[in-house]
Amino acid sequence: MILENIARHITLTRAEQDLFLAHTQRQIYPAKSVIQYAGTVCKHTYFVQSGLLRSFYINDHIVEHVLSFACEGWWISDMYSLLSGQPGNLFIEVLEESEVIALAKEDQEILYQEIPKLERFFRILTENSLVAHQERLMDNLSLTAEERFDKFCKKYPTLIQKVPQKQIASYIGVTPEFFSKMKAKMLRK
Amino acid sequence: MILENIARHITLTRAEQDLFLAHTQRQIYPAKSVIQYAGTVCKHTYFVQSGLLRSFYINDHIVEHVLSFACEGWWISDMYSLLSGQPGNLFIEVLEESEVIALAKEDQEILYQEIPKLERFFRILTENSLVAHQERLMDNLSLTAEERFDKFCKKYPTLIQKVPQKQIASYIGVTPEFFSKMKAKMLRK
DNA sequence: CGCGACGTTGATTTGCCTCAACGATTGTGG
DNA sequence: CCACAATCGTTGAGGCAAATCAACGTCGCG
Repeated sequence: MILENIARHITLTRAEQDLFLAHTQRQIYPAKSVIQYAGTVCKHTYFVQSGLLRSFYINDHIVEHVLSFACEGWWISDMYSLLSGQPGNLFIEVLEESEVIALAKEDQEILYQEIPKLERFFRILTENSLVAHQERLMDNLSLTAEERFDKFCKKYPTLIQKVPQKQIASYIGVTPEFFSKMKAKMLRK
Repeated sequence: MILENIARHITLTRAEQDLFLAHTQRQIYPAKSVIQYAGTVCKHTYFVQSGLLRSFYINDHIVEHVLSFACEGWWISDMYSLLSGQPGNLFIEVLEESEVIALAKEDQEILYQEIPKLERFFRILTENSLVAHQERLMDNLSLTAEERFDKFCKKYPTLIQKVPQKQIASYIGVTPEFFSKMKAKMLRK
């Protein structure tokens, strides 16, 4: 499955596929596990084979803010910490029992050496993620909460049943209370 | 200068450097030129040798929102449009007379073939940009306008004199009027 | 069962926006 | 070189979206 994900952008030989898998660890986590804590250095990138995770951070006022959800086929990490080697600000939490492929930073570097094509793969992945973040940034600057919620529904239709409403509120950038009222108001139409 | 920028992350041979430069165009634009229009397909990535540019988009209510500034040594583009080949939403405007190195998408693809190390370079570049965008996103969700302005001042001290105040207001996500009042209030302390 | 997390609803407050009017500055054409 | 327009920044009055605080019902789970 992770190999399919890679095959969308680059072509690996059978040997390269095996090498890649040899440098990753398959792990199963139950719901509510936290696999990355703020204040610690992040050492892995995670690919979600099945299940659902989220990354979030907690600000000075002890309010959680959801940075991202990761469903099947998505990658998730604390990229700042992973790249800089500094303690990060993000928590990564498992929302449903999940099977993930963990790729350690050192293994990633080794793989870049052994299979230079992977540079291309992760470049493309990162580019797409950057575009998505740019769009979300602009949306936060120029759309109302209702419009952002509409977009969220279209983009992540499956998530709406799965994740607690307060986390969706946090993702789109409003309080749970306001979100509840907004939703009620939208239903009335 | 652009070669120095590349040398920060990867090492090119003399021949590779020449090849790279051969696939780029050096251009000088006067202030107020617009080198990329929303609604058109973006074909280039630009590296700023000297001067200052910005990218912004205009929403349904005909309000400008600044996505990014690009000073000396920075790259700028409409990445969504460049990657997708679809008409973009961004304008890229030259704020001061600038010397830029334009890298066409086709040339970039050729260079990836000829100098695979460049995949690594642009991967790293994109990763750093992604981390910065993630931080800005979180800041917009959890900081007040004053705090965002403080961060902006620390991050871009040189810009404050150079760019019109309304563009800084737009970057941090408030109206020019509110920004003006906020600034006055902050000075009073 | 009973606790704790979640969602809802209401009253009140506030950060920021909108609209409007007004100087200051820039720049541009006659 | 001046006159006038255009753009920019400032300030004030009023309004609205969203936050805060608090109370309460509900549900899932240990």
